[in-house]
Amino acid sequence: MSRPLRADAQRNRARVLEVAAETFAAEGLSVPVHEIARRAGVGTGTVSRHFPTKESLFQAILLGRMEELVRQATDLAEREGPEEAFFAFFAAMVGAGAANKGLVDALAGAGFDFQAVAEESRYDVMGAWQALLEGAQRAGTIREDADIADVKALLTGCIDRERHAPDPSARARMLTIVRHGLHP
Amino acid sequence: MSRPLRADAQRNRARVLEVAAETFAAEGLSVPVHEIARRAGVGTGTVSRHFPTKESLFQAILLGRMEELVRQATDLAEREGPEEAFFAFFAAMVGAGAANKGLVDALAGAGFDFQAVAEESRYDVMGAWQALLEGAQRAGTIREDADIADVKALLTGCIDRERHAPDPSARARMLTIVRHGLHP
DNA sequence: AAATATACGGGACGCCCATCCCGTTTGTCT
DNA sequence: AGACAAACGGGATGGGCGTCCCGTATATTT
Repeated sequence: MSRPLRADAQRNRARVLEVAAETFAAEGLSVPVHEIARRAGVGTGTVSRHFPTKESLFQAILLGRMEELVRQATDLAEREGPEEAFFAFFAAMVGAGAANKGLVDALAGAGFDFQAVAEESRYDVMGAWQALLEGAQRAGTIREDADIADVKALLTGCIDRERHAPDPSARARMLTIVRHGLHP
Repeated sequence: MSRPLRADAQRNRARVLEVAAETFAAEGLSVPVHEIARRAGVGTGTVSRHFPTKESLFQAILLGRMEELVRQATDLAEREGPEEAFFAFFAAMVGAGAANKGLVDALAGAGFDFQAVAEESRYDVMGAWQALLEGAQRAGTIREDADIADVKALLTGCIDRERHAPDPSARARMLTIVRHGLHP
């Protein structure tokens, strides 16, 4: 509606977004906004003008990741069989979670309502999950009564495993356990 | 070493402990200490004299629960077969977690170091877990390569499931999934 | 090059919380 | 009953954080 952002404003916005994504991923959502500003080399006012609240900053970051995730999920659904697609996406989410503390905080509800962001986004992450799950269920590789919340809980567990007790072999083992557990 | 607490001091200490346990269980660790004091009908100074820091208050609460948990675990190990003992204790922990938000906060690392409390306590919760797990593994009902951290991660998942998406049938289903997943 | 809107920086404000302190009250012991 | 120590209450203190504001600087437009 209004005219485009001034060139320096665009640069700063992008830089803040990038630094914030890295920082939240590495250290979680508890990092102060002042610190984000400092690391990005801008004033706190600049951050809060582009993103009025800390939550809006985090939402903007998530939105960028959503597209990628949904694309990955639909790609998998087309290319692989229903079983592999589901578990490949599950594994990808575990990897993303292990590398992204901010995402874990959000999933754990420690601060922000991930669910709400996911729902009001134009990228339907939950829908993509649902499709993968239902595909695998129709193919008979996942028990009929399991639902998305069950899957999310198992995902939370896998990510928790990696965060609290790092162990090179843990991820594969947990994925195996989950796979067996979900089998009909 | 020093003389016993004065009668009113004993009463207040017990009352604070009781109110804090209820409150943390219902609302999590983020409840302010002032609020605990208010609900217990004492001044904030009284709380902080008995428990110099918020963490020490929570530790004192946990210590009371430890004994009960360890007793339950060893009882199960003696009375039931190895398989039932392990999964019964697992189910009991899920129930405890679902009813106790403070415990979940602690497990999630959101605030306090549960691990440290558990270790320096004279009640060896982790040891009890370990014994149940190893018993079930020797009996051939749980895969050999699973370790305590894996179990804790699955537990976290189950508790998360109940907290974020209440559903009467969810607990039994999640327990089934876990049981299948851990089977050799 | 001058004029104007736009954006910047970072300090100020307000809120919340754990912890500490001290004047007052209350239990305990003689 | 009286005196002393022990405990109480709750306000004060200090620190952290998100958000807002405004004087200054800079990009854009004419």
